[in-house]
Amino acid sequence: MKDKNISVAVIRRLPKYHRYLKEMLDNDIKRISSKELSKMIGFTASQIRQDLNNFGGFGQQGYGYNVEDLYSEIGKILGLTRPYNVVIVGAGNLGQALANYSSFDRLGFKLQAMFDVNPKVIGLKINNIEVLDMDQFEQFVNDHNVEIVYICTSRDGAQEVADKIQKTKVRAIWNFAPVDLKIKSDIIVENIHLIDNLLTVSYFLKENLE
Amino acid sequence: MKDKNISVAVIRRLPKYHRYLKEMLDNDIKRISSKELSKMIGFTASQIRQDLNNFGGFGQQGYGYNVEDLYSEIGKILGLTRPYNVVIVGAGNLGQALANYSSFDRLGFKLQAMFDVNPKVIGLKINNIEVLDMDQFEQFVNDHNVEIVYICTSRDGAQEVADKIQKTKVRAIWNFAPVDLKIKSDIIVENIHLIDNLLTVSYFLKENLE
DNA sequence: AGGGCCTTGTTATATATTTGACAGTCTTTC
DNA sequence: GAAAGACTGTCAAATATATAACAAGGCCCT
Repeated sequence: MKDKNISVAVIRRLPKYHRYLKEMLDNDIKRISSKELSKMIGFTASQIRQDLNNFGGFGQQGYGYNVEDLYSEIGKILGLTRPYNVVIVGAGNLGQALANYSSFDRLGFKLQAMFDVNPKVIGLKINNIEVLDMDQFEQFVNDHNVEIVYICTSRDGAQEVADKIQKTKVRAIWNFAPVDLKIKSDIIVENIHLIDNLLTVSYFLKENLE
Repeated sequence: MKDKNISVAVIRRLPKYHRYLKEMLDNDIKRISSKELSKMIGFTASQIRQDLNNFGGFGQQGYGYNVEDLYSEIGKILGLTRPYNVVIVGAGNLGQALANYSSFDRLGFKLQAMFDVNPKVIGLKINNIEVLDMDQFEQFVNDHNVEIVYICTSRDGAQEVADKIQKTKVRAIWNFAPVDLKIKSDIIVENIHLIDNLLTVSYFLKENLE
């Protein structure tokens, strides 16, 4: 808890900085000013400086920011200094899609297993990761120090999974089911509510046509 | 453009209201007060009343809101009064997952086709929807009045798709590729940046452990 | 090595968003 | 049908977030 009061709005911009800095790094760009970055990323230069300054003075007057250093610093802030063991619950299309994303692995999110209740998929190997029976879930995640669970089940199965998770040492849930999980403990929950997002598209579409 | 200045923050809460109201409707709950809704949905009662009041006085003093009416009104606001034709570009796991979500269809997002460049998947049928060659894309979306495209390609393919889209009558993009598309026209772009979201999880995880 | 130019860090200002308060009105009950 | 209670709609206040402004310090060129 070293950081004082960083607002969530700032936090949600950090991954975007991280992404753009990675791209610059790949393109051999060594330095960047808040003004230049502003043009690329679409935030104001002022906001960029203020965002970054929440975490320390990473820049240098008259020069700007060193891309490599800044990338590394933001990585540290985002917790990318060590790997995290993860599992996926729900081995349907979405679960399989996530299992195949190599970028998650590259960032340190290490998939240890997948789980399902459907006998038809239990035993399958997706991208070299085995689909296990949900019965083994609690034992497995505790034994393998799993810290994050991606919930890719149907709406109805999700709360049940959340209940199981609360009996384990798991610390965070990445939830793709269209439901707000009821969690008592201080487990971190991050939702991807696809439908909610799609409905904002139709809202803007409607507005645009009027 | 009848609505004055509704903030995006409000818009992004509407789908959540919609979701909760649907649930109440399914459970035969006829009326709801902002106070009760507040308890369920987690916004303050004051915020709920103010949000809803942006669009008109849907409630009644001393009574609250009629669930069915409010559900319907929010549906209208969100543009759910008519179907939208959509296509998916990228028939990998993620594209297939989206093709299989019946809830999108139920809300009126009608999948007309999928597209890919990979000969191995072209010709397949996913949930009764054919995967077409990307060569046919522009012709198809114009002929079938497609308004929304879900981009489920890799990072590198996405901009190319966006460029093609800009030559058509398509009005909105739902982008799952980890890149910010460069769009000149006034096409609506809504991003699902999974990696960005996952990185906030690791941030909060790190914070929680310190 | 010195001066002009850049660019940051930071403070001040403006804007946006959320919360609180309450008058007015409809419901419900007796 | 009258009085008590329950809510909304709305205005005001508080908080949060974003933008602008600028002094101070390092860079870069001559």
